[in-house]
Amino acid sequence: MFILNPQSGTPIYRQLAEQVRRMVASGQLAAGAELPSVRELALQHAVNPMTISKAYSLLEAEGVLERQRGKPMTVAAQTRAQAPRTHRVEQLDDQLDHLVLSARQLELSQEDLIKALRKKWNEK
Amino acid sequence: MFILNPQSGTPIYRQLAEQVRRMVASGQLAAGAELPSVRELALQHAVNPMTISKAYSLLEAEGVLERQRGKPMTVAAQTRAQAPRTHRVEQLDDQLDHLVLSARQLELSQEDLIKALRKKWNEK
DNA sequence: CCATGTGTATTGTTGTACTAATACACATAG
DNA sequence: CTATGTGTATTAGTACAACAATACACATGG
Repeated sequence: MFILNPQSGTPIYRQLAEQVRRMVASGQLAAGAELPSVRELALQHAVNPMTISKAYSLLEAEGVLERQRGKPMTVAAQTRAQAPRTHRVEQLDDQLDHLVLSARQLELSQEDLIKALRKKWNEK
Repeated sequence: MFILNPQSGTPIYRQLAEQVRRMVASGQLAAGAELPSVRELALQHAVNPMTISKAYSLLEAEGVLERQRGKPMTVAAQTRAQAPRTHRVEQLDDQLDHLVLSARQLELSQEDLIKALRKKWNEK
């Protein structure tokens, strides 16, 4: 359900939080939906349960998830079915900033970059 | 000369190494060119000198830079003027992977993504 | 020679990410 | 009630990133 890479340098709990945030914004996780249990995810990804819990706590503080003692975490009730395109695109802002800076430092043209992006998109 | 962001989550020494690597690949730093001194960069970016030194050591291990005791670090002698486009594009591979995954999880179309990228490119 | 400029090694401290093992509070199906 | 399922708190330990302060080895211009 999620893709976690311990080697990527970015903390696991933040990778998970990011992905949940996006799936909620896209409506793939609708209001009231239950998330996989801490222990289940921890097993699947060979990770410590507390690491998953940390991600959930972060999202609860952000208002994305809701917690009820003894029950699974759920997507917050007042969540829209799907956030508007502009709001979703905003979540890519940092990545796009970094990508454009990198491409410029490599002296690639806008079209070089877009061509590479199209290729990557169609690969999978 | 370089852009370092201590808040970004990625280690400072790796941010610096990344950027030097790119500027060498693009030819902005040619073979034999001298890099700013450890202490100078450390002052400019309010960072510990050893953090800069760590980045330089990493690049020396990769063969990008050469070290001579008592003299500034220099770009390795056998460096091409500018690496071929394909080689430069490869350095964006991880970023593109992550970006495509993110956009998909947000249920954005390829064209939504490219439009956002074009906009970001032209902003600066 | 010496002052000043390189990069580097060393030791110690702080903060964060992650693991490990355990125990707790609560919900729910049997 | 009990077993099993939630998420969570606690304590301890490891690893890494970064800082701070100091000292060293070498190059070079005066």
